[in-house]
Amino acid sequence: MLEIAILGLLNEAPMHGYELRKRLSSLLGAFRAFSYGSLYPTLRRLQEAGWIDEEAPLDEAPPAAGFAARSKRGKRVYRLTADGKEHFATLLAEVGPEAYDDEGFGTRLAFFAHTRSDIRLQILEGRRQRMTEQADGMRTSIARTRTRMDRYTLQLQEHGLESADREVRWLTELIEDERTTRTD
Amino acid sequence: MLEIAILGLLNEAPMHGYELRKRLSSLLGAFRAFSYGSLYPTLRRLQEAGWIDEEAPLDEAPPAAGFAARSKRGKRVYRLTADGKEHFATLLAEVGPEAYDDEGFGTRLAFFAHTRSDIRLQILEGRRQRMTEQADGMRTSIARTRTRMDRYTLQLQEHGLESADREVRWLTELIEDERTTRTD
DNA sequence: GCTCGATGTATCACGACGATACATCAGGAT
DNA sequence: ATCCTGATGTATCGTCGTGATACATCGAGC
Repeated sequence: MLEIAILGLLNEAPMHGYELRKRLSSLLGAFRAFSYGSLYPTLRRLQEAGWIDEEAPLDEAPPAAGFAARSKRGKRVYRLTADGKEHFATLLAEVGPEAYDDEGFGTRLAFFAHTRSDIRLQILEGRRQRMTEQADGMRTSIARTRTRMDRYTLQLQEHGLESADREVRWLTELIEDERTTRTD
Repeated sequence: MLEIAILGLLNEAPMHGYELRKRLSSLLGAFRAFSYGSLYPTLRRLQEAGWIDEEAPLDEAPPAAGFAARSKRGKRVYRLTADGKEHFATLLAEVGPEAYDDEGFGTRLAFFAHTRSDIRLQILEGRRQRMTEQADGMRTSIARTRTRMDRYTLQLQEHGLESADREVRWLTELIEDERTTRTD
């Protein structure tokens, strides 16, 4: 969900679309990309919902009479409203499937520093549970159809399985870290 | 692309939507899911394009007078047309970015058994190239912003990087196998 | 002075998703 | 016998994200 990513970035500093896009790419890595085609419509949506608003760019080139409140280059700087901050906190506090499913987990994790430790733990455990089930499903599926598959299909599925297993191991480490540092 | 996946499955045997969906899930594993929301519209589209057509289910329960050519349960069995076979072959022969980008690579690989060896090699190398670039990009990005990141963001990015590196290694193995068995 | 690449906003057609609705059928439980 | 559940089966809807594309300005180097 782009929504949470945008709110999270604006939570740290006001920003305009282009900047958001760049930050997004580097923050989520190749994990998730997000193009302008979804960014601008989403900004519009968030603005209408009242989570963000447009900052009048008084700092550079005070607008001549008759001009809209934009900076020289038509740059539109957005910032989080009070409602937006609250909404962001609500989103980060969710622990259901929406927080550990593929779409939501990455962005949640990217803003874990703003999430409560017990919530973090629940999300990590939820995801590990999900990935474990997925891996087991793939394992039995492979075992069941192994002989009927050509070597490429098999390779594809085994690579998928190993990726899932790797993620489970990774999550386990994160969970252990979370548990041991929780007493700080 | 669902298109290539459907054509590939129908290339092996005529099938109806529900069956396609199941095969798809097990074939692509968690790599790619595909829901009914895209499956049925795509079947419609492929039928209109002439790549597939509907098989009259004469085998079970001969339709009473006045009934449409469907089996008892309204089951619609699709099969590949001659045009469809040709189109499928064309798709499998593609070696550009559409064949090794995230969306296309998985389905291409799933039907590699029907693809020519030299094409396979080009696709695998294209993907390795792509993944190598992506991994390098992430590596420099991490190195550049390492100090500014909190530990969760760092974990997320390093996990992404390791996944990319793992895929590169996997692809390298596949490529070597392809090269050594090519002389068969 | 010119061109080129980065910055910046924006829209469009398209593909896919998740939820949902509806119907039939086989099986076991009561 | 009947009920209920879960698998089979087709289908649509609103929502979201993508990739391509258009357009405009800015700064730096030639």
